[in-house]
Amino acid sequence: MGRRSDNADAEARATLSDVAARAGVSPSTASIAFSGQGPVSDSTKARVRAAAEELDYTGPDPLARSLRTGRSGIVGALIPQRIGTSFRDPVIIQTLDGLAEELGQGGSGLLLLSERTRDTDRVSIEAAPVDALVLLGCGVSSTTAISVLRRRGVPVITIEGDPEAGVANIDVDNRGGTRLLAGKLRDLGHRDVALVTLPLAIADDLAPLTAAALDAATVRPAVTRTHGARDVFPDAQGIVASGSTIADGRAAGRVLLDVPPSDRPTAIIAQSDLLAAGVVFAAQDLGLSVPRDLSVVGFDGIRIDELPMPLTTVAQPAQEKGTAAGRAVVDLLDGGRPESRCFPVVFEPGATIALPAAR
Amino acid sequence: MGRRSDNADAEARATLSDVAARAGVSPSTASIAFSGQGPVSDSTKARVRAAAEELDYTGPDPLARSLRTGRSGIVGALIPQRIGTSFRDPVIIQTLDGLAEELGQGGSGLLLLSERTRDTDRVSIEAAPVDALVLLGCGVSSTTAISVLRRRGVPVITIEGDPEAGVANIDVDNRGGTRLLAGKLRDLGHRDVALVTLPLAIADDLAPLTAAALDAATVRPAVTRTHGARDVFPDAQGIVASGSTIADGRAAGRVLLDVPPSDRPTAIIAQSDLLAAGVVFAAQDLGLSVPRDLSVVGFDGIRIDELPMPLTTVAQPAQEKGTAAGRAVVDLLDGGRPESRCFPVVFEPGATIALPAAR
DNA sequence: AGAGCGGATCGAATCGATTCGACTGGCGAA
DNA sequence: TTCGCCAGTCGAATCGATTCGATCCGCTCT
Repeated sequence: MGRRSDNADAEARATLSDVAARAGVSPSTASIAFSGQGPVSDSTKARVRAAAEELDYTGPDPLARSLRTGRSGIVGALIPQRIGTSFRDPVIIQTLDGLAEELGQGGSGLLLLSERTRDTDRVSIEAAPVDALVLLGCGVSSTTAISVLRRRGVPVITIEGDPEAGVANIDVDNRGGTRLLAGKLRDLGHRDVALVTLPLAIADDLAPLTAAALDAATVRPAVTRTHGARDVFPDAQGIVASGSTIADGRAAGRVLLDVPPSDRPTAIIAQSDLLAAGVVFAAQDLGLSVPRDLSVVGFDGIRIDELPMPLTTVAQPAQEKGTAAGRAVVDLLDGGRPESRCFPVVFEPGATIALPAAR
Repeated sequence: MGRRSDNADAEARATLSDVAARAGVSPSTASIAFSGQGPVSDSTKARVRAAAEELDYTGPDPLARSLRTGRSGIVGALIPQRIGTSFRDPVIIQTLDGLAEELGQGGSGLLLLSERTRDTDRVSIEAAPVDALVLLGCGVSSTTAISVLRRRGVPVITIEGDPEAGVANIDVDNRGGTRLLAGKLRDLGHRDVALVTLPLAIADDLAPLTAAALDAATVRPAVTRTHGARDVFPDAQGIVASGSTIADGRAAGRVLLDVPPSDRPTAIIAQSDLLAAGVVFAAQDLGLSVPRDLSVVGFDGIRIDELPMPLTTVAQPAQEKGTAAGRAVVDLLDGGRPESRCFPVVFEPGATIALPAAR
């Protein structure tokens, strides 16, 4: 109330009933004329359209329609960190791109939800009128807000989440991919291999990789990729990066490399290409040549233009993950029971690995 | 219909009325007990809560609430390109970050809308239950979908959009900033200056900068920054980049620099830091040293780690732009009339400009 | 003691559409 | 000729809350 007197631009917005009255038909007929969900004669349709035109009626109110149909046409995407942080990761972006594209085809929009706004977060997540929820890299149990939505019957899909009964999960072969890369290093003769892992929890600091931290980890891919590396190098130690950016990798790389040469690993397995690029820069900072003095592998398969040589890595189909998640959502909303999927990764030879330098 | 029989997990979701009945109060009282919008005795509140607990009622249905209150708690953000493309630009990301953060404070979520999905786009934009719309770098008149929303009374805010009556615009001093940088170059003695501009239209190709293209431009900042440069170098020619990435800048830089030395500009004004970084790389590719052989300036003030030296540029408060837009939206929804704002830019000396090399 | 006030509660209208079942003609098949 | 069917239309119920005005009751103030 009161808003109406504020601006005199429109007495009151016309409703479908108004249009129907003006066209001399019942609201039900007018509705059908607009939506096409039923038979209407051409003449009636024309009259309704004309009436709508005259009353400046711009189509059914999305809110009212949603209430009746029980669908809002909105899918929530829950990202683990603040937008500014999460969006620095090309993999997340590509995934979201694929997701949005696929949902757009199905007529749904993407509502961005972040676990970490300041504190009002859960209010908005719970109150969000979403038809479904896609979790990017967060476990289903992350937040109470998620359980509220689930109890309310909102279907949930996870991308690289914890496998959980009744929740379809879109995954990539994190373990196998890392194992493959580690195998290449072993085959070349590397024995002294260190890891630079993704953050293990939402807000992690640069720290040594400990068993305790690994146990307490909530970020799935970080754990699985570590397992993959240890399938080949069971004793590999490492550093947990504070994020997945080049700068984070550079910092972690410096910690691993700025040591007496005898303590220095001959190869580093970084859990993302950005981290790997950072490690390469860190090596350069210390006067080391890659791959002569240090082999480096990454994960993801994003192109990093500013690197002097292509990275040895495995490529994951990030956008396809999003597309698959989108299809799963659409399927779910159609009453289907989409299945979990695991995408394979593809080895990219690059030029950042070589025989270990003779000691 | 039919969905109910599909899965037997819940007979039918409990409604507020069910809860009220169980608690022995009227629905109106139960509503107040949940929302706090009115006086309720503590004992009643407790009974309602208990009843809700027993019935596994998870709070009022967002859709129904929205219909009644006329607010969905969702703000749409229209980005000019596909997510994957737009999100490669750190400025857009930071802006969205600020926007989302600010809206989150006000309890609203951010619905991502892209002008360029394949073709179903306008359907979803028009049918989106948004309380307001924020246009990032698109003019108000871009799409008919926008006009539909406006006629429906959805308030609109633009960020670096075309100034238009009744639409608050959040802008930065694109012209002044570029003029300032151009002035520095002139003061150093540069006379032979070329431009690398942002794309002038949604999907632009690498091309020479012509007057015709400039007239037909739809992307505001590209035009204004060009004007700023020409305030100082009226005859400056240039290249229109095909995007705002390092790779785009590199390609444009190569075109400008891979010419006989006498034709080569002594300085390049790039319209974004990413483009500028690309130009620096292009110079390196050609064996030119920056800033000895070529001065380069950018725009934006994002940090580019992989560059060997800091960029001479002007910093714009990208996140603050988003915050300001968010506040404007909140203000608008509160019945206010937010005003347009123009943020100043801050000169960052960097190390990519120097005296022109003697010829 | 009566008037007045304010806290607590309730009933009913409302938000703006969709949809189901019922009704009406007109037309083809038996 | 009669029955059945279908296209076209309408009325009324419904989605699930919020909110306004009215009612009731127990206080305080004079």
